[in-house]
Amino acid sequence: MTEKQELNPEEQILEAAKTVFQRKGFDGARMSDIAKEAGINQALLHYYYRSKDKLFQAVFRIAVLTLFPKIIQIFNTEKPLEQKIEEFINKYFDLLIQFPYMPGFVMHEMSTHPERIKEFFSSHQLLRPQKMIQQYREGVESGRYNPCDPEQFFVSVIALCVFPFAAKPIIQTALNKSDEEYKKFLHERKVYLIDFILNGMLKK
Amino acid sequence: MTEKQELNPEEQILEAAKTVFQRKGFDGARMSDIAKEAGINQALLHYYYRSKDKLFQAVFRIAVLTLFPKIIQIFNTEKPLEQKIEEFINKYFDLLIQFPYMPGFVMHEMSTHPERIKEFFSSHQLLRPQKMIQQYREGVESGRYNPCDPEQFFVSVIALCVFPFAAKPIIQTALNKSDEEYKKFLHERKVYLIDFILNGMLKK
DNA sequence: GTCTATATAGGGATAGAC
DNA sequence: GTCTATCCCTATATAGAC
Repeated sequence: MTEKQELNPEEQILEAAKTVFQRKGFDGARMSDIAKEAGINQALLHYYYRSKDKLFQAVFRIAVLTLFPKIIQIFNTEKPLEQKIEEFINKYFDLLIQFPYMPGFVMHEMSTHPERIKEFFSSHQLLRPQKMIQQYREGVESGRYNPCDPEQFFVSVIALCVFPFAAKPIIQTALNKSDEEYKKFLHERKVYLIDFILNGMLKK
Repeated sequence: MTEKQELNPEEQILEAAKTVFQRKGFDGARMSDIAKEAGINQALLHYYYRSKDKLFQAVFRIAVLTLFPKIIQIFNTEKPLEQKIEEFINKYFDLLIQFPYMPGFVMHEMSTHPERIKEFFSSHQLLRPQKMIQQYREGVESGRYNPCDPEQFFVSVIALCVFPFAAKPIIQTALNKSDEEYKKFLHERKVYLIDFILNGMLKK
């Protein structure tokens, strides 16, 4: 019931829907939960967004379009790759801390309802880290980086950032950490990752 | 409708339930889907496993208890850590190729229904890679490994293996690969990862 | 044990008053 | 535009015949 009375109902519903969908997934979310979260009644949801599916589309669209361009943007600048990686990890982590449910949410919806979602990714050129892949190739050719498939490297960087958010409950249980300790763990991970990744890519 | 007529109904139901739950998640799964997948009628599901929840518990229990001990087992042997990591990645990847839906499944259920599941992890000592963490510490003290938090390192190793399975649809779309190409990508990742991880941990 | 038929509840969606 | 009341379908679960 995070009521933000400055917002108009349409935005208020969208905010509530974002919260509920991201926590429970499409199948687990109830329209009644969203209405309650928004502090209005269920009929209004349908008044503004005809159906659950349409409402979900709106939420997912905004989530993806605000998140992914920011990610790729960092990778597609002209700076040297080492510097970009450091910058990327710092900024991406800050973004993930703001939207901790996003990774799990996107992964799950993409797996369970690919038909409903695939268009976003294929149409919007959201995940084409071409500049970065080219840069890596140049680094390999000049002998500074370990020779490897740049796509593998790209997947690794994303994996190392995203996984602690998507798998938070498991890791937290496994490592027996409180919420506070886990937060610290995430914060420390920024520095750790920069070191680990650069070590893995630079030639000895 | 993967009918395996050698199995008795109870096992057949469990197999079908495993398939459907892992693909759709608890909330997305329908008891009727499971019945159809098992090639029997819906009433029998309830005859053998009173409720959807109980059936899910049975599936999740088996999935977790067959998977996690195997993982940790590899890490808790007495071999040198470098060798173990190589062995771990090879074996873990083979396991993941067998059960590609497991990572996403476990992550999502853990996030959306923690109360139903948390006990498995806390009670069964499934994820305590203590031997491995201790070994890493020794390597740091002897000056062979880059000094870092072994827990961070552990999370990284799991992340690098698991992520390409959990996020398959996204990565596949992003890198524009066919199923066949993605399979190849995963296969090549084994060799790549061993190199990348050892590079990241060993001192220059 | 296995089936068909059915009870019961829950959730998405609509009607219609205000 | 916002509400209450309600429709209707779907999904879990049970009853009861065989």
